[in-house]
Amino acid sequence: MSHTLGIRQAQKQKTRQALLDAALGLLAEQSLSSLGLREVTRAVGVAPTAFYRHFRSTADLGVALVEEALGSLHPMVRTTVSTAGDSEERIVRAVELIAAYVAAHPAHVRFIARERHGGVQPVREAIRDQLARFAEEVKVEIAKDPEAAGWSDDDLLMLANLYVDQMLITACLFLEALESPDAPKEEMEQVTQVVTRRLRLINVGRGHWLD
Amino acid sequence: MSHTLGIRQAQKQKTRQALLDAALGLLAEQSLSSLGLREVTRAVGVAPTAFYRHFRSTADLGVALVEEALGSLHPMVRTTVSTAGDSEERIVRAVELIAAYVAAHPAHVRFIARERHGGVQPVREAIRDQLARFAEEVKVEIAKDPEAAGWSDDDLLMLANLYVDQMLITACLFLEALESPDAPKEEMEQVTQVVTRRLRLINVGRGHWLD
DNA sequence: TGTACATCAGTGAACGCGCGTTCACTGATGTAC
DNA sequence: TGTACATCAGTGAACGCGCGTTCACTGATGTAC
Repeated sequence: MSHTLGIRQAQKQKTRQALLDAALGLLAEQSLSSLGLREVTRAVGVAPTAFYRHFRSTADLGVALVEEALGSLHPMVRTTVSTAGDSEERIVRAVELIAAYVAAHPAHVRFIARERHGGVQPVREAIRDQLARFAEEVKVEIAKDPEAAGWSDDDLLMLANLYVDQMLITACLFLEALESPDAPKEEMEQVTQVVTRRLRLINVGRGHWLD
Repeated sequence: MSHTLGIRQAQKQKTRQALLDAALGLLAEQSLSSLGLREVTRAVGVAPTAFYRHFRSTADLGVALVEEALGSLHPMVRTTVSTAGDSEERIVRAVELIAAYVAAHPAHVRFIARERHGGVQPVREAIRDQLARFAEEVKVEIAKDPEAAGWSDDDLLMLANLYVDQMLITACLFLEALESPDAPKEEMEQVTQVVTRRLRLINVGRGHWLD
C-alpha cells in the first residue's frame, strides 16, 4: 500500500497549492515583480505570515510555478516529436497538442510568456533551463529521424531551438485568440491555420537543407 | 529658418526625456507594472508631482517608451528587407543590423521583450500594434521580390510574421549574449552563427514553398 | 523698450494606505513509552 | 490504549517605510500693449 501523508503534511501541501493557485490567478493581470505576498495570502484566506511557511519570497513561489507549468510537459513533447507518421501528420498533432494545453492551462501559459523575459532573475533562469531541456530533448528525437542523416550536431540543435521557439510563439498566439473578446473559436481556428503553415515552411526548409 | 522652441517648452521636453531615460534605466531590473512614479522622479531629481506634468501614469510613460524604442525602426526594417543582393547577403545584413541595434540600445530591447507579454495592457497593445506594422511593411517588401510570384497574400503575411518573430528572438539572444558575464564578444559571434543558419533554413523553405 | 498681467513647469507639505518582516503565541498533530 | 512531551503550520499585533495623489504655492517665461 502506498505511503499516506500525515494529516499535518497533507494540510500543508493543500495550503501551498492554494497559494500557488491564488498567485497564478493574480498574475493574470500583473507581473510577478509587482505581486505582493499579502495579496496572495489575502486571496487564499490565511495570515500573511503563513506565506513564509511555504516560500521565502514571491520570487521563490515563481520558480515553483515554472516547475508546475513546464515540468510535466517533457514527456508530452518527446512523444509528439518522435511519434510515427509523416511530417504533415506530426505538425497537425503538435499544433493540436499546443492548442489543447493552452485551453486547459491558459494561466500557466501566460505566466511563462510573461516571466520568460520578466523582471525576476531566478524565474527567468528557471524558464531558460526548462526551455533548454526541451530543445535538448527535441534534438535527441529529431536526430533519430532518417531525415536527419548527414546533419551536424549544431544544425540539429539549431532546428530543435527553432521548434521550441515556435512552440512558445504558437502557445502565445493561441492564448491571445482565447482571450479575444468577440470570437475565440474562429480566432483559434485562424491561428491553427497560420502556425501550421509556418511549421510546414520550416519543414520544407528542413527537407532541402542539405541540397 | 526653423521654428525654435521657447525656453519653457525646451526645458519641459528635457525633463520629459530625463524621466523616460531614468525609467528605462530602472526597468533593467524590474517590470513596468512594479515601477513606481516616485522612483523615476527621484532618479531624475525632481519632485514626485512633476511627473504628472508629463505623464498620467507609469503605463502612459511605458507607451511613450514603446514609440521611442520601435518608432524609428520602420525605415531601417523596410530598407533591410528590400535591399538588393541575394538572400544570403540580406540575411547577413539583417543580422548585423539587429546586432548593432541591440548593442546601441540594449535597454530599449529589453524593455520591448519584457513588456511584450508584460502586465500592463496599454503597453502590450502598443507593442502589438508596432509589430503588426512591421509585419505589414515586411509583407509589402517581400511581395515585390520575384521569388514571391505565385504566393498568396496569406502566405506572404505568414512569412512576414515569421521574419518579424525571428527579428525579436534574435534581438533577445543578442541581448542575453551582451549581458553574459564572461565573454560577450564570443557569445555574440555564436548567436550570429546560429540565427544566420535559422534564417537560411527559413529561406530554403521559402525557396521550395511552391514545389 | 518697458510695464503689467497670464501662463504653467516644477515645488513641498500632507494624507491615508498597504507593504514586507519580526515576534511571541496557540493548538492540533505526531511520537515515545 | 493512554499519557506526557515535542513539533510546527498557521495566528495576530506591531513596526517602520515608501507609495500615489491632492493641493495651494512660486517664480521664471510668455504675451499684450
